[in-house]
Amino acid sequence: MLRADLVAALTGAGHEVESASSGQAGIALARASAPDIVLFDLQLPDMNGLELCRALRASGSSRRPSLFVLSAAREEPDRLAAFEAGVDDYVVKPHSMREVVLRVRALSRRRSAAKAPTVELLTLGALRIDRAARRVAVEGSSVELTRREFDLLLRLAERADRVQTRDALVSEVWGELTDSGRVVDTTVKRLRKKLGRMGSSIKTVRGIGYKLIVD
Amino acid sequence: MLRADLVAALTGAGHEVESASSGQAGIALARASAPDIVLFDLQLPDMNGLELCRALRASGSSRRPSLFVLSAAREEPDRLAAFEAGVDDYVVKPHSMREVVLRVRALSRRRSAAKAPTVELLTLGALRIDRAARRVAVEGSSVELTRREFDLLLRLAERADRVQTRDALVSEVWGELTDSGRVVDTTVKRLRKKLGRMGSSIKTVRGIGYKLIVD
DNA sequence: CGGTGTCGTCACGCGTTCGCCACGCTCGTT
DNA sequence: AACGAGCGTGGCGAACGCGTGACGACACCG
Repeated sequence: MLRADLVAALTGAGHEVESASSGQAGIALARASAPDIVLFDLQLPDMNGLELCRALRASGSSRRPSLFVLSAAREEPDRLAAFEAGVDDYVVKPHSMREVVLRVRALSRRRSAAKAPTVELLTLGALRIDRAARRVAVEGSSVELTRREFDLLLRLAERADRVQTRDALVSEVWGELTDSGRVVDTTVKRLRKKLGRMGSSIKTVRGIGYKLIVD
Repeated sequence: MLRADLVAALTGAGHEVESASSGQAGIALARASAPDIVLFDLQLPDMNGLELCRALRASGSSRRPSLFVLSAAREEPDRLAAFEAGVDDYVVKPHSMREVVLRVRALSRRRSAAKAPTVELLTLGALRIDRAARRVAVEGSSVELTRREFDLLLRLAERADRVQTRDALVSEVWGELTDSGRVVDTTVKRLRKKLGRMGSSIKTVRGIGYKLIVD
């Protein structure tokens, strides 16, 4: 499957497409265009696909593109590593053009669906979170949070009432690059203390993780 | 594809078009007309297209035109260099007239969308910013700012109270063509000093970036 | 060709943050 | 009731992130 064919097929399906022939060029293009979706092969002329994942995830965390990987590799380890690197979808060769187009469309829909309900201001009882200003207030009085504390609280608040495993929290807040020891616990501790009366709203789910309840 | 054809097609699509037959003439024309978009070939009779990019970007940074490049070059390095030089869109020959017209329309839309909420005079507490005159005043007395300082302050002021990541600021003020080292920090430092009492309104958000607060 | 101003980079130093550890308590299971 | 795994907590040191001053490259102007 040639790149040109893919471009043609996706353009034909109504997508706006740009393409590059190497990893470096792709990164530069992604930086310039801020695309919704980046589609690429695991084997690139100049770099590993997973490196590309990390590079794309790193840049401009606010509007991170969805990552879509094509690969000839049948080995599952690669597949696993890809998802751990933040890949959103994954197709193993030989793949039909039709399948790729359909999946891209699905990803695209998912993105616009996920974008809509993104609110600037999150309110949960006495807790108010302004994600743009990165400010948090409990019962009106503002609370100073550090980066990790804020990100963690945001994760919990976004999925309030649902349990978040430690691993999930680590990968979302820390970005997979910690030894996943007991960092989460410590951060939760500090968070609880700073949140004062609201601190007890962060519930421990023994053996699993944490959740934020909205009394 | 001849220049005359392009002019005809773009005019037909409702755009106001002027054209020149060399790089130097183009620069002069752009200076005189302050166009929204400049479209040109990478190979010009008298100069390199990238030089033209730089020349166009340099002149009148307040209303910088969007740059749209046509090129016969298939080598990706050129494409990369083009984006680094601040090109907004890029089409490789052979290009269909239709595609060029569509892209110009997209660029045009993007521009007017970005322009719509533009106010001439921004006032935030004791801070007054005149974007057209590129002049800033604190408590009535005017402050001399350099290009970078002004652009940075403008970015912060436009999204006052919202945290701007360093990456976002770099890409908007510097246009991605810096090593994104600690330029932002240094510029903020100089800005704070010049802003005097208002300097402390630029808050550091540790691990993220900066925001301008409006007391 | 020297003078001036802007801007990017670097190195240094300080304060904050954060990850880790160890100890002791709590909860769930048998 | 007893035991062990899981978790809260306090404290500590290292690393990080940022402010700052200085320097040099570069463009512009006289």
